[in-house]
Amino acid sequence: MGVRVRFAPSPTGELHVGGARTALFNWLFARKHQGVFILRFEDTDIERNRLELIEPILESLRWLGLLWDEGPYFQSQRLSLYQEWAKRLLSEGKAYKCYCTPEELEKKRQAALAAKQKPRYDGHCRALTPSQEQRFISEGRKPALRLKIPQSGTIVVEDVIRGRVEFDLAELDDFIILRSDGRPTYNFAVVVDDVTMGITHVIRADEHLNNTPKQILIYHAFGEGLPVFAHVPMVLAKDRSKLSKRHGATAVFEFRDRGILPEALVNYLARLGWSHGDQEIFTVQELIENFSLSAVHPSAAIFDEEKLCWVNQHYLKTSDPHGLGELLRPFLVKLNIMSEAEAHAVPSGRLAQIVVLFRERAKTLIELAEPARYLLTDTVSYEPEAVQKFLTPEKIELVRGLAEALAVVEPFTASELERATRAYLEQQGKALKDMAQACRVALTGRTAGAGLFETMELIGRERVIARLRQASAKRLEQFHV
RNA sequence: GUCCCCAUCGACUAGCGGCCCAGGUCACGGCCCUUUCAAGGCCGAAACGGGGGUUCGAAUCCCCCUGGGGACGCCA
Repeated sequence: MGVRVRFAPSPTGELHVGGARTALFNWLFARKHQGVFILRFEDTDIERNRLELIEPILESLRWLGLLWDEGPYFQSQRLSLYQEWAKRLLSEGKAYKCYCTPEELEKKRQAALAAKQKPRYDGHCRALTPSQEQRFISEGRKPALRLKIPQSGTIVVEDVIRGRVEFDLAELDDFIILRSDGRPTYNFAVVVDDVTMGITHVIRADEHLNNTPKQILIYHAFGEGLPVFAHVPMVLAKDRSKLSKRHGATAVFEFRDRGILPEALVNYLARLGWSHGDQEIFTVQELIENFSLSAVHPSAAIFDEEKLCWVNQHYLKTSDPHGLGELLRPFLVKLNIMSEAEAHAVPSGRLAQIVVLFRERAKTLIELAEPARYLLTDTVSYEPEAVQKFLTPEKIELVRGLAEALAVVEPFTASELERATRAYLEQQGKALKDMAQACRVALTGRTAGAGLFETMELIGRERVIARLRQASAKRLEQFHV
């Protein structure tokens, strides 16, 4: 039988990087084995589910390129299926009705916790007499369904990543599979789905390892064979705790909005907890070819944004400039550099030039788009310290002289500009380094940037001449000297 | 409290008994290149948590401790 795997998020929040990595591992495994990648929403918790989160999760997966072959399925639409399967267990005597109320159970749990005991259902309703049951019914109690589990023995989980893990049945109890309102509980719905969907490999986060013996018990009750289990380690924040909002960016969308490329996030996430020798950079194709569950490192990994940025810059430096240029447009708007119409109107060749010029200095698309402000518009913000330090009266004279020298350069290209500038400087008895920074500050307002002449070419003759001529005015403006 | 998982530089990891006085990558420091900032090149600092075993030999196998994480719901 072919490989069938699933990614099963619950729509209670945005897709975060931990979930994305679980999805990625499933997807890679499916692609590698020509299998089927199924998407399923585990949305049986009516209180916490939010329908409006479904589309963003789908969009996050699409953005990452993790397209599903089947689904999305919704557990909320399969309720009758779970009920049927639960009734089957009831009629076979493998499950029983429990009339205990949530309040009664909560009381017992608190008592157990207070006594430093493991909370465990006491089997109160396991063998109710007809009259006892009749009394509960007449009290108006609605029963939940519990699985009747063996009283002793061990359950063995064979995990591809962790090896053999044993659980003592004394640690488990007769857990609820169907709530009193007819909705299935997590563990039950998962197994019914995994069985009916023909899932062959369950690849999910580590935190579910403890659920696995319960689920195995359900497989046993159904008389179904087990899938292969693989529990992937968690992704932790810098402080080694579970990744959460207070740790800054955790959602896939946040990284997209920060200008991280999907291929970079995929590459980084794949290398988090998995490796293939010393290789750091992988194309998706290489990932598919080399991925294997047994090579997944068993320990939790810390999410390191700096390394993500390094990977991102790698893709910035190696991807097609025209393609990257197009990705810049929305950022031009978001960064208030220009209006949407203006951003749309920028020739794609100009954007590609910016990419080529700045990709080695930018970690993200935001950093790549930022220089467009002084490159493509008249908005130049002058850093006071830069003006103070480099636009001295002497330098301003040099720069203004350069303006006149460059006014006639034809064509207005980096190489011609450099030739003309060097000629001008030679005539003035100066070296390039005597004026370069003053010139850069006059043109861009800052001290750091791309090559001076390439920058001039991109800014264009008119603006270059104007900014060089205005150099002294800038100093006056800021320091009132 | 009980159960489960994990443990190599600050981080991601290589290592699956001798090739390791531990290799690569990010970050960090220095030098070179240079009109700035980067990028790039070269160099450097930096780890097998502790204790017992097993073995001729242990980062690698076993046990204990410690530390970190997770689970124990009519949440998922």
